[in-house]
Amino acid sequence: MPNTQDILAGLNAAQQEAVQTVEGPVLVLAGPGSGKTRVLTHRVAYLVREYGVPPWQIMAVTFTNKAAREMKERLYRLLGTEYRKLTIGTFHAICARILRREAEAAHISPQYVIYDSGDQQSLVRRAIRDLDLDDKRYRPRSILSRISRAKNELLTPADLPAGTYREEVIRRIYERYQHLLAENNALDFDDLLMKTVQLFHRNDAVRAKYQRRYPFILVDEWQDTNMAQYELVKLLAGAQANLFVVGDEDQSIYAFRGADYRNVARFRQDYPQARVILLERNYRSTQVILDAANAIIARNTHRHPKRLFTPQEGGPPIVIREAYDEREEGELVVAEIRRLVEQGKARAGDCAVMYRTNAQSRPIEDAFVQAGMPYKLVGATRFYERKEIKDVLAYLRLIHNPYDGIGLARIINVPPRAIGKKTVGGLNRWAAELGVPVYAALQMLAEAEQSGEPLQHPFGPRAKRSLLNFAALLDELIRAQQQLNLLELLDLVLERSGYKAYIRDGSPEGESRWENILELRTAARDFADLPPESALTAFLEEVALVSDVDNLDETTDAPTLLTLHAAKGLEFPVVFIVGLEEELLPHARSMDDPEQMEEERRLCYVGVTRAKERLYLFYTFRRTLYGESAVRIPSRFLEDIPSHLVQDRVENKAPRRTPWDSGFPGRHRAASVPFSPQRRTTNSLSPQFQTGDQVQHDVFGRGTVIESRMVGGDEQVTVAFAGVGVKRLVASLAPMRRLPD
DNA sequence: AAGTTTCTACTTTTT
DNA sequence: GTAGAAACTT
Repeated sequence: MPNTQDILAGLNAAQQEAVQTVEGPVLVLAGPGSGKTRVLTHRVAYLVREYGVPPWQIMAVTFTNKAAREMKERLYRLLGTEYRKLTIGTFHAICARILRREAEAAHISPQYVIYDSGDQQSLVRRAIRDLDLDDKRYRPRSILSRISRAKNELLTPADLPAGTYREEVIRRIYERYQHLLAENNALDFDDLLMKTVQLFHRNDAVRAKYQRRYPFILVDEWQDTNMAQYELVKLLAGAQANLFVVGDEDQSIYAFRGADYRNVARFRQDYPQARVILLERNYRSTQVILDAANAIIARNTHRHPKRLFTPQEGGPPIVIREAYDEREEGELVVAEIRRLVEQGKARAGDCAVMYRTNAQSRPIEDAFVQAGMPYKLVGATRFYERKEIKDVLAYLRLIHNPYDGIGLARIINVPPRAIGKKTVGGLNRWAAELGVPVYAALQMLAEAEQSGEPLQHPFGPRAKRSLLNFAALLDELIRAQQQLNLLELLDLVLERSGYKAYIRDGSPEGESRWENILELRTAARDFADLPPESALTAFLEEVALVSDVDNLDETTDAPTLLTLHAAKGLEFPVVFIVGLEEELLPHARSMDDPEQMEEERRLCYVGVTRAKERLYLFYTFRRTLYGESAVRIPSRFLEDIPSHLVQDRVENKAPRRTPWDSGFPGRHRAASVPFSPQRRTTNSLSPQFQTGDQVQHDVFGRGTVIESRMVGGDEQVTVAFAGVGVKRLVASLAPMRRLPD
C-alpha cells in the first residue's frame, strides 16, 4: 500500500499544495490536462492515510458516472478495499440515495421512480392539456426547459414571476406538472437536487446529521454546478467547510442545462478565506496545441487569465483544411487516419473525430463505411433511450410503482392488446373523474367484475375485457415480484406481456432490438442476487441515472466519433474537429448573444485541448443542412490561431469549384475515394436507370424502377421490389444492377 | 384499432 | 432531410 511519500511523489508543487491543504475551503483552478483527477484522488488518499480521516467521512461528488467510476478505480489502487467506505457518486445518485433514506422527512414516497427527459416531456404535455392550453403556443419542449431552469435555481411555482400572461401560464403549467409528478410517485432529475436542498433547508436535524457524517467534501467540475448543486454543497459543508472544489471556467459548456461558471467566482465571495490554487502545467498536449488553445480562449472576457504551458516544446503543426462538402470532409478524415496508421504514426484507436451537432456524424460515418473501416460512435441514440428498452423498463417500473402513469401509458397497448386511443382516453378521463390514479381505476374495474357489483364506467364490453386482461397481467407481475429474483422477473415480464414475441417478429431489426433487450438482461444479472424488492429499486435507480457514454468501449482499436460535449474529460493522440464553420461552430443559435458566443468558444477550446499530439481542423466550402445546400464561411475561431502554428495549406488539386455547378460534387480525386467493390462510379450527370427498368438488388431482390432523378449529383432511384415494397435508393451506393430487357 | 399521410421543428444533453 | 407527433384514412 502506498505511504505518504508515494501519495505525494510525482506531483508538482501546486498539486502537492492542493493535496495537503486539508482544512478549510480550497478552490483549485485546473486547466485541461493539468492532472485534476490525480489531485482529487491523491487528496482523498492523503486525508485517509496521512491525516487519519475515516473514509466514510469523505464525500466526493462528480457529474458523470464515468468520472465516479474512474475515481473509485484510482482510489482502489491507492487505498485498497477501504475505498468502498468512501461516498463517491454523482450529484443525482447521492441525492437519490439521501431522498430514499429520508423519504418521510422529505415528504415523498420511498417507492418513487425517476423520470427521464422523455417522461418529463410526456408529463408536461399532459399538464398543458389538463389546463386546456394550446400546445402550439406553449411548446412542451420550451416550457419544460423553463421549468427545469426554475428548479435548477430552486424556484417553486410560487417564486416564479407572473408579470405577463405568458409567465402566469407557465407558472400554472409548472404547478400542474409538479402535481402530476406527485400523483405518479415520480421525481424528475431536477427534483432529486431540489428536494434534497429543500429537505436540508427545512429540517435542521437531517441537515446536521449529514453535516456530521461528511466533514470532508470534494467536488469535481465545479464550473458545471447549477444553483441547486451549489446550495446543496454549501448546506452539506456547513460552517466547518472542509470543502475542496476543482474546476475550470474555460471548460464550462453546459450553461444550457443551468450550469453557471460564475459559481467559481461566487465560491471566492462566499468563502473569502479560501485557498486558491492554480494548476497551469499541462501534461497532455504539445506546446503547439496549447498555444492554439490559449489563443482561442484568450478572447473570452469573462474569465480569469490562465496560461497553459508544458515543458514539451514544439510538436507537429496544426492542419487546417477545407473540404468541398461534408462528404469530402468525411473522406479526408478517413484518408488521413488511414495514412497515419499506415505510416505507423498512430493507431486507429488513437484518433477521434469531433463535431458540434450529432447530425454531422452521418457523412463521417458514411465515409468510414465506404472505406470499410470500423469506428465507434458515442451518443446518437443512447441505449436507455431506445424504445424497446424504455418499454421493458416501463413494465419493471410499474411493478415497482403501479401509480407511474407515464409508464402505464407507455405500455398499456404495447404490444397491441386492443386498447386503442379511445379506450385509453376514456380510461384517463374516468380515473380523473374518480380522482384516483389510473392503476387504481383499473383495480376498481376488476373488483366490480369479480364481486358482480354494479359500477358506472364508460367502456364497451370489448374494451372492458381488454382492460381487465391488462389489469390481470399487471397484478400477476406485481405478485410475482416477491417470489422471483430480478432476472426471473424480467423473463416473466418478457413472456407474459407478449413483448418477446412482439419484438421478435423475424425481421432483422426485431433481432437487433431483441439483442438490446438481452443486453438489458445482462445489466440486470448484477442485481439478481439481491433480495427481490431492493433489487428492483436499485436496478431502476441505476438505469435511470446511467448514461451510456459511460460504456464507451476502450478495447476496440477504432476511431471514435463524438460531439464536442461528449469529448470533455477525454483525450486522444489525434483529434479531428470537423465543421469549423460559422453557424455551426459557433452555432447559429449563439450568434446574437455574447454570453452564448463565449460558450461556443469554450466548446472549441475543449475540443482543441483534447489533442495530445496532432490536431486537424476541417471546414467545408459548402454544406447541406436541413436539406438546404449553402456556401459556408470558415469559423472565426480559426482566425485566432497564430499562423506559425499551422501547417502550410495544401490546396486541393482539383480546380476550385463554384457554388453554382452543383451537379458536380467534389469527390473525384481518386486518391481520397477508397475503393469499394459495390460502388458504381457516377461521373456522368445522366441517370443510369429509368422508369420501367428491371433491376436486381443484392438484398431486396428483383424490382421495377418507378422513378429516377438526379439529386445533387446523386442518382436517386425509387424501386418497387417484389414482396419487399417500395424503396428509395442512391444508385451509386446501392448493390443493384439493371437487368437486360 | 391500426395504418398512412401531413405537419413541424431542428444545438449541445453529465443526470 | 428527417424524426416524431398529430391528423386523417381504412
